[in-house]
Amino acid sequence: MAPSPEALDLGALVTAIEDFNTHFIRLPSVRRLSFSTLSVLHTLARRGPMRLTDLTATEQLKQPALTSLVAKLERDGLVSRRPDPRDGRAVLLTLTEEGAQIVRSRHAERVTRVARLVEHLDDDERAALAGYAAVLTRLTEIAARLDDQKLDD
Amino acid sequence: MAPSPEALDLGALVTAIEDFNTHFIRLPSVRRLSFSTLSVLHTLARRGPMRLTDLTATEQLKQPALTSLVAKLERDGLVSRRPDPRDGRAVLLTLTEEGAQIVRSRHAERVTRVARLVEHLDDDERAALAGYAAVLTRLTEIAARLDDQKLDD
DNA sequence: CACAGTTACATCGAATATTGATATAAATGC
DNA sequence: GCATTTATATCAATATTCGATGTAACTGTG
Repeated sequence: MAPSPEALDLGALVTAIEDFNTHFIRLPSVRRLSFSTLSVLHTLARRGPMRLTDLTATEQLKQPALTSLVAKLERDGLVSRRPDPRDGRAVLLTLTEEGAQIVRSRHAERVTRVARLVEHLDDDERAALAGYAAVLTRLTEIAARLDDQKLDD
Repeated sequence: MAPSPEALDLGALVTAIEDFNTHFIRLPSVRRLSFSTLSVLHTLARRGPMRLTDLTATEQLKQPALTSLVAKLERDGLVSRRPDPRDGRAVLLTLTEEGAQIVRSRHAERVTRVARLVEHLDDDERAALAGYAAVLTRLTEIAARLDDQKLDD
């Protein structure tokens, strides 16, 4: 059964994203930080202060692994922990300036990389690219909304 | 839609890709396979049979880690090893059908996910997305070309 | 307020992954 | 041939992750 006539080939799109990510993700891992560690820093940078348990939902780690990972991040001065004023059991995790700086520098590194690639595009391709950030952002919003709905089980 | 130079905000684009990937990458890890393991399977699926040393260039693992990872993959029946007929020291790694199946099923899972998101887009947004795959593929080609040039150091 | 149940996080021990240093075996160059 | 380089393997040390379990704080019911 052929899908609708508008030529949106999802298989090709997903393949393109997968292959692009191979080049997009693999930065020279600056400070010997693991993938899990960087993911935690990224999440805290995007969502602001969070509790440990909230992180277990977004990161693919169990709570004991997160406890020790966060302990290490605190020792290294990338994250600070303080008691949640609303709940004596909980801990609020916040990026330190140094932790935020790592996330920013990785972002900057990616911008530099992508800039080097975009130089080689022609004007049409570059113009096309200009519109995609908005659509991707929309997709991310939709994904977040669907994820939230799932939590209501 | 005037093609002005300011139209392409790389910072916003990179942020959008970073955030989208948060939802795109994190699949329910099917078979208790690590990120490194999945990356090796993906690389072998894309590039065909490779030597261990060639993999150390694309994966972010040292050679001893790859040796043991590949040994495990062979035990699990996802990769087969045979001597390189052109070089008695080397080993050629090939995906087995079962290994290829894992890569395909993860791809299919992503397609399903993205399809659920795309349902919520309007026609304009969907049309914009349709061109995205081609430009991303171009960027990936350019990145691969630049990487190859760097190897000539 | 007492108390049972739940939630948030910490701790411990076992299993697994990763790394650096180094060994072995095959290929290459002179 | 012999020295050098290359491809992979092995080993010991460290790091990561998990399951099980402990402790303290919160919640709801009566």
